[in-house]
Amino acid sequence: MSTPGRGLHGRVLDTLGPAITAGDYPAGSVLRTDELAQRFEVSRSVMREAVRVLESMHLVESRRRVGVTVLPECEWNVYDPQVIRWRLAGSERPRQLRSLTVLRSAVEPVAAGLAARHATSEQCAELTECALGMVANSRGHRLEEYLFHDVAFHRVILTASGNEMFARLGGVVAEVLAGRTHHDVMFEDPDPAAVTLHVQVAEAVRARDAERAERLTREITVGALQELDILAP
Amino acid sequence: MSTPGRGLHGRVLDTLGPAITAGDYPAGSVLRTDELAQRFEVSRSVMREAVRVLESMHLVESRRRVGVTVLPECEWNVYDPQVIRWRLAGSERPRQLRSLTVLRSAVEPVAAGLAARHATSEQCAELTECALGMVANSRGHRLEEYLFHDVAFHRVILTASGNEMFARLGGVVAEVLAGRTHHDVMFEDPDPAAVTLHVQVAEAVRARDAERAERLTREITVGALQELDILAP
DNA sequence: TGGAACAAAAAGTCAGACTTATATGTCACA
DNA sequence: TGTGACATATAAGTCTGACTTTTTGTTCCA
Repeated sequence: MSTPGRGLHGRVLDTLGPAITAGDYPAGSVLRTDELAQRFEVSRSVMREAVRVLESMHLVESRRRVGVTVLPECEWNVYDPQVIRWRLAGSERPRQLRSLTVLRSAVEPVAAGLAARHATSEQCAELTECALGMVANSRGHRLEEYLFHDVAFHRVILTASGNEMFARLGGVVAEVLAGRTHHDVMFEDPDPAAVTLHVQVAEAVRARDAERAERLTREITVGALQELDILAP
Repeated sequence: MSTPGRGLHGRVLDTLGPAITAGDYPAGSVLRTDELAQRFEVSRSVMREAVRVLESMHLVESRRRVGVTVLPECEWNVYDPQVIRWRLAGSERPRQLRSLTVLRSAVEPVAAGLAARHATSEQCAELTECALGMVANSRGHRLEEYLFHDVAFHRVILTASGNEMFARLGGVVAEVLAGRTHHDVMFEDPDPAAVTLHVQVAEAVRARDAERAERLTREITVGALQELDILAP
């Protein structure tokens, strides 16, 4: 996953980033560059670079004569893949997973509808291939193989939508699906109904039936919401 | 908007960021830190901080012995508010506006549905207030006043959804709406039908009718798509 | 009480020397 | 002629120390 050691400042971020997003330093906490540099045993220049990165993520704000202030959660760039990863690694993981799943439920159906209009024939082929891979691994506790094809399927949908904002959420969806398989629910084989839905979505996209692709994908995401007990009463 | 001069490295970013996102340096272009430092007349340390920020946005990649390489567009953190602002300011503005409007069309209806379930009574009040403000300024070329209430309306919806990922898109929606008012379409008074829809959404949220709030908001976003000629044939 | 001058604190900036990784070219050897 | 080991140059990476600038809080005088 990404590059875990791109220089000294990266190492600092690997511990400071998760610490901040985990809430170890409540909003308003003030850190001092020199003190941090000592604590991490790096030079001030390296520490300053790390602070700049945190600042660009709106996790902290650096002001003269004051120090490096931790910003409230509502200011954070929660779409930054790095921030998402840090939060998924911390104690806020369940909450993060929920909010991302809700985002999925909004985006993916629309993306599927667009994919039905814009997908190339190669993408249609990839899609059916992924769906078949899911079917093939849906029994016998082959969770890893199933996950692989599931992630690929949703990535293709998002990419084929032709919208860059959607396409960029591929990584997010991958994290959510992986999280579901590895930590939370899904102790046994995946729901056969969900597998069937994926196959049908692939068919709908191939048939250029946007309305149907959207509706079927909405059923998939509703299932994902229900797994996390996020549902309308 | 934001802070346009938070240190020397910020000044550098103000010109280098837009230049890169505008495509002035095609993907694969190699820049050298020292050369950039000379060009911008800053010290290497300042230049390095700027590069670190660009790197955290995945606009560039810095490698030893090679230099600072510009990454392809598909790698960029297109959800970073700063990147969005830079792209909206450049020649790619129309395309960016389109992709953001499509994103809106996916997110806002779902957000409205959630808002109908989770909005506090204060938020309901704010919502109707905004809707009334829109009505009051929908005639007589009071575009700025109308925009102000329009932006506020959508911000409340996104916040009231209770989902932080949705809430964080408030700024994006503000940019899109402002862009529409100031540059592209909307030379005359806003569409009366759209105004009515906003009032009805406010009513639906207040009445806790999630399904209706979602459907009405979908109508609003469909209108936004049509304005940009993004529509299903 | 209010305001202006002052002092201290912390980030910001710069310059220079040194280290490290690595792409690339060179040369010997098969 | 091709291949692998080795040398070299290059550009980023790191560290240090001195200096500047901004901002805050205090103090002192009107």
